Amino acid sequence: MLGRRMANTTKITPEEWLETAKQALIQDGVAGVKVDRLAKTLGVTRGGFYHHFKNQQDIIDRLVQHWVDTNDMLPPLEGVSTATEAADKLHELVQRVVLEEDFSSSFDLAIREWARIDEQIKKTVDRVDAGRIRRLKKLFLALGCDEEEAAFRARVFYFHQIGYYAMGYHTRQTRSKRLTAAPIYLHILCGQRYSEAVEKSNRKWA
Amino acid sequence: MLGRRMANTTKITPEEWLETAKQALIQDGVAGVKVDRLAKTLGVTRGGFYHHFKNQQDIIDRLVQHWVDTNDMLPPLEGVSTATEAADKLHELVQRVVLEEDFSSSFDLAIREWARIDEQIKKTVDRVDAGRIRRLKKLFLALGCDEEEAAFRARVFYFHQIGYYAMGYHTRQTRSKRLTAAPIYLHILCGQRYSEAVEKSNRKWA
DNA sequence: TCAATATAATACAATAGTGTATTTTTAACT
DNA sequence: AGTTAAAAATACACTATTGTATTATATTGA
Repeated sequence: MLGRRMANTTKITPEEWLETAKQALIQDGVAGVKVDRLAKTLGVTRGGFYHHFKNQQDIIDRLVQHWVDTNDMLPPLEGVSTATEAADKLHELVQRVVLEEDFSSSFDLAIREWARIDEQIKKTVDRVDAGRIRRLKKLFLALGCDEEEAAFRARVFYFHQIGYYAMGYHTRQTRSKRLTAAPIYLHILCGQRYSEAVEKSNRKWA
Repeated sequence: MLGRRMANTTKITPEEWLETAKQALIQDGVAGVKVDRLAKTLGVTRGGFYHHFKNQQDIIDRLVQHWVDTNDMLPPLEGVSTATEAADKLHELVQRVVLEEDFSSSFDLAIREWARIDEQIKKTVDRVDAGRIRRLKKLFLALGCDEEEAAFRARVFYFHQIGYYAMGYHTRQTRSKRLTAAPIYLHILCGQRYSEAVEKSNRKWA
């Protein structure tokens, strides 16, 4: 019984295999997602793996799908029409990306790296990115930007967030520091319309 | 003689090994930098490799150093003091990052991925990033920003550029399209001070 | 309790990759 | 041309990893 995994179940579910693969991907990159290493991590031999997954590619495919299904960087942005609502949504968004609730930037990053060398994964990531940028654009339209400005600001905002995570900057600062800095980033990235909406909102409550 | 590499020299220099490793890293990621694969690419056996490099780690270390020495994203930014000079430098910078002269974003990206899982490489990349951001900050100071704004804008500018490359956006658009879009990105990212400096500069020439 | 089923362990054959030691070839220099 | 030194080829022993097939062991449920 020595050297066995913590879990109380003696049989390993597909979800456990998948979660282990996810952690391996995050910690060791693509090279870490090896069937025998996952088994070692789980404290079993590879025997059971092939009951749940056809082969290595199978768990990889499911891991990418898992990312699509569970790791949305943005909160729901639907039903935003006024500039004030848009500004509020932006605050909510910043809360999410800073606190990383229901979202793992390291998972996002790891998948993104994989996408760079795997054409299939790249297509999936591109689709997800396009969707996120589309949703952000709507936010900037609600803020009062014209089509072109909204399109550009959505991209700049998103690229910046991706770069921020890619640099691992968020791991070097405390949450409170990041939350303090967030409004400054917002003013830089979201422009005049945003600053006006915030000021208006502040006057209302003052 | 069939199936041999193009090069006219029959012996392979350390530089050729290094260049092959670089291309392998860019195309296949970390997993591509394997001694036997490099040899296969060069059309030789691994025999000669160990004359030039102590082992696999050795070529990896030199590859990272090669990145530090040759792949600076930013042009020289020294000696900028006025807002107009700063604005000009920003244009030069954008030319460089868009046209990718003397700089390979895919190399940068590949090294950055490696840094995420290798603590040693991460330290090097962090040092380089800090230097680049410091130089950008000086540019924003010259533009007339105060300390805090300059620091934030430098980071936003840099994060955005990293994210832009990470998304592979530049591979989907023509150079001329990117050059047309560049001023818009600049106005968003560099703020009021930049727009003023550009306007002033335009009036001077009009 | 016993049978059925799911999962785990074990054993096997194969590939890819590492590093070292030895021999052969090639280029360069007198 | 003959010597020397560098690089390439070859051979070896070793580790990591994959996938399949077979056997063993738990869990579940009649």
